Amino acid sequence: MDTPERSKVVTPISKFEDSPVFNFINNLSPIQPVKSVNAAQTFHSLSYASITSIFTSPHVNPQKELRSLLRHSFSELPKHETSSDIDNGHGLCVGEAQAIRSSGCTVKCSLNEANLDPPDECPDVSSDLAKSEPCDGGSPNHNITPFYIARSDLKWDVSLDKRKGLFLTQVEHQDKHDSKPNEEELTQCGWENLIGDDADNLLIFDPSTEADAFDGPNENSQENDVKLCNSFPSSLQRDVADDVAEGLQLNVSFLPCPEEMNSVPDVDHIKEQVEMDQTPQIFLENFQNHSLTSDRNHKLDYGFTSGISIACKVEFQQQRGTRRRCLNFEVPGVPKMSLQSDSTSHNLISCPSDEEHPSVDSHPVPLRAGSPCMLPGIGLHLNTLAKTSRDKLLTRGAMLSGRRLISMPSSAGPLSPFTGQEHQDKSLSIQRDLELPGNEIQDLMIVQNDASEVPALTYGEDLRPISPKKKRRKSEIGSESDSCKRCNCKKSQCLKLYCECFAAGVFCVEPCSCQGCFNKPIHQEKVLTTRKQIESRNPIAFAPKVIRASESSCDTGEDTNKTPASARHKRGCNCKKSSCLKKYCECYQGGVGCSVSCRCEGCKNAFGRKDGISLLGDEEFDQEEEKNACEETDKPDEGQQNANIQTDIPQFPENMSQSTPTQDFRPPQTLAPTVGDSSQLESCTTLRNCDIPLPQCGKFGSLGKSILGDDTPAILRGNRSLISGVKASSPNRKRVSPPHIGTRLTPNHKGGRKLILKSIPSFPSLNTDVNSENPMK
DNA sequence: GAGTTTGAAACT
DNA sequence: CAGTTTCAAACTC
Repeated sequence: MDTPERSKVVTPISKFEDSPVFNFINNLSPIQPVKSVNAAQTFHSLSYASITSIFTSPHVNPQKELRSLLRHSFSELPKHETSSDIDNGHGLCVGEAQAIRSSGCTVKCSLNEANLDPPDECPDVSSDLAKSEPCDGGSPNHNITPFYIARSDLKWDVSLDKRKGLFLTQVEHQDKHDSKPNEEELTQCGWENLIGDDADNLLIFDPSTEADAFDGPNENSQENDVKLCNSFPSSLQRDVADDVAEGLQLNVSFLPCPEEMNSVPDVDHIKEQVEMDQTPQIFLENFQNHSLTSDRNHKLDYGFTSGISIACKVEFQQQRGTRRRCLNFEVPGVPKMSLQSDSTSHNLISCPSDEEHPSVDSHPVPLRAGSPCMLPGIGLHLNTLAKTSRDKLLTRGAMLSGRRLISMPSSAGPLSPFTGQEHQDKSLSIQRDLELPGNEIQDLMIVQNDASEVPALTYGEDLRPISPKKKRRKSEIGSESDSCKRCNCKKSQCLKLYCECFAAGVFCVEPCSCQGCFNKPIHQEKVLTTRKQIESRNPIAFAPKVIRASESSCDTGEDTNKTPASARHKRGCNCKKSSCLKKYCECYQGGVGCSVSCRCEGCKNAFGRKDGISLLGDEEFDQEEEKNACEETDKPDEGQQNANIQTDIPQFPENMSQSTPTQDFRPPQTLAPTVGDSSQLESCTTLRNCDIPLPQCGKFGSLGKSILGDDTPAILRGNRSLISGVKASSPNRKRVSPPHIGTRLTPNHKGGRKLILKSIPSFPSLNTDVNSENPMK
């Protein structure tokens, strides 16, 4: 971990030690105050700073990035050092210490060992944790990987537990000072206070995270989304603990539930949790924003509540990454593993006995079609999903699978139990398992952006040395079938828009045959810096190259707005010899027709020519589009294909599910008002259920607004400001801005036609502070 | 697989 | 801002 990050972590601790909260906690038991330990720092750096960076990662897949960071960062931590630090008991709790000591033991192992040998500093936490549901997935191999899983999950547990603990502390504190109010009532109220204020914020982080993470294979993901989205804030203890935690993952058993809440608070445990969890830094940062003035005792409770609330919010942000990471990792190893039938055995960590190297890939989290573990794809390579023909659709489906396939080795990582052919076979098997019918592809597309850029997974991984040519050949071969093509840069260091990966906002990954590549997570800073420079020149440089319009048109319920003509290249092509009939043409490659923005010569673009067709917004164009749309409804097959290909559905969930890194990274304050609206979420998920294109639902007028509103980067809003901004800032003004786009995009126009970028750049906007201190401007 | 073509991106 | 160069993907053989 970088020193800056570590120092960043340490500083708040010292502040925390000076805080009344800390003193209060410290006075509750003789336990040593929170100390920074290498391991603790490291982990916290991972759990906070790294996660933060993960959310700023170009990839929408913070999960795997996080895992990689966890894995590698811990790997970077010398074991002996870790052990000694822990053994010295510098504030690390037993579970953590034992977990580290055991180098990858499962939670059960860790907890049991901790229980057997609890350090003096943490007399209670071990036993307390050991009370948790049995984790019989212990790894006899004590592989390190499970520990990381365990640790990350443990953090989740601990975080919640700590939240509970802090609350209980509050309760006890009140008990001490007040005339012992009804404990149960107080507890309930406390929970309300704890959750209520930030319910929306909590809500924000859950839908795509917890819902996805906990989705069972046979469960309808949308249902889960709705369920969790709507219920989580108000019934965290019930729905999450019961519905979600029920056997899916052991760690969920740590979730606070009313019953537990009503139990006698274990102050030591509370404190231990506070110590154990590195969150106090975060907590304090927020906590310090609350005025803890003279009347400490009085303000303390409030401060606690507020602080906890905010801290929890932050933690949820972290946990979100963690949980989602877990979700993604199931894919490679255990596709469609039946949790229902084997839920009890699915513990926090799965250490299959038949595998020498248990890895996260064997983590038994359910896989479901359309889960965010699917691929990002969108925005990649000229939005190549914008296809119209049936074979294109099939290609798209294959592409999704293919990219998944790409992701698998990556997700497996160096500790993958599968290597070489075995892994490939498994991947292929998984791919086959993931073959989806059309509807599921649609659903899959919805979440693909949420699914994180697969290449992100390659952080720190040793890309197998495959000769560039071989790789390229491989990618060339695969490009037609699964679109797993990657870049082949030689001179650009993959830090220029020449590089498809970089341009697409993803890190280069194994299939790439690039040379001297800097487009890797380990060079993230450089990548972001470069990206920033490029964006400074052209703010939409990383925007999807294909911009499409969405509108509601026919009443058939079919998405009729899938015509290629409804989408346009953001700048237009400049072809001279290819006649826009080859993939040299970005319009053609993007599956969209040429527009007046194009300066092509002899255009014969099969998807539409600029001759007589102006860019979207033009009256005639709209009419023609509607006509085409209606005609398409008469051709169900093609219409459906188009729906699958160019539907707006992916656009909405992409935005709604906060799945883009940018949104992930958005401050909760910003995020809350829009995404936190359960009704919107419900609408979203409902539509996902019914496979009805979002734009056709009237109620999505407002949804669309919200989607394209506060939470949507200006670049995605497709409104006048975007266009004007593009015009003003483009280094190549004559090419960037479609002249008509912004002029007619009124909210009332034909049910809210909107410009929607075909995809969302995977890289976070570089307006976003990499260090997450000022996420969005 | 090597070489060519092409057009976007970058540079001047 | 236009012209030129660089670059890597697409394409051809």
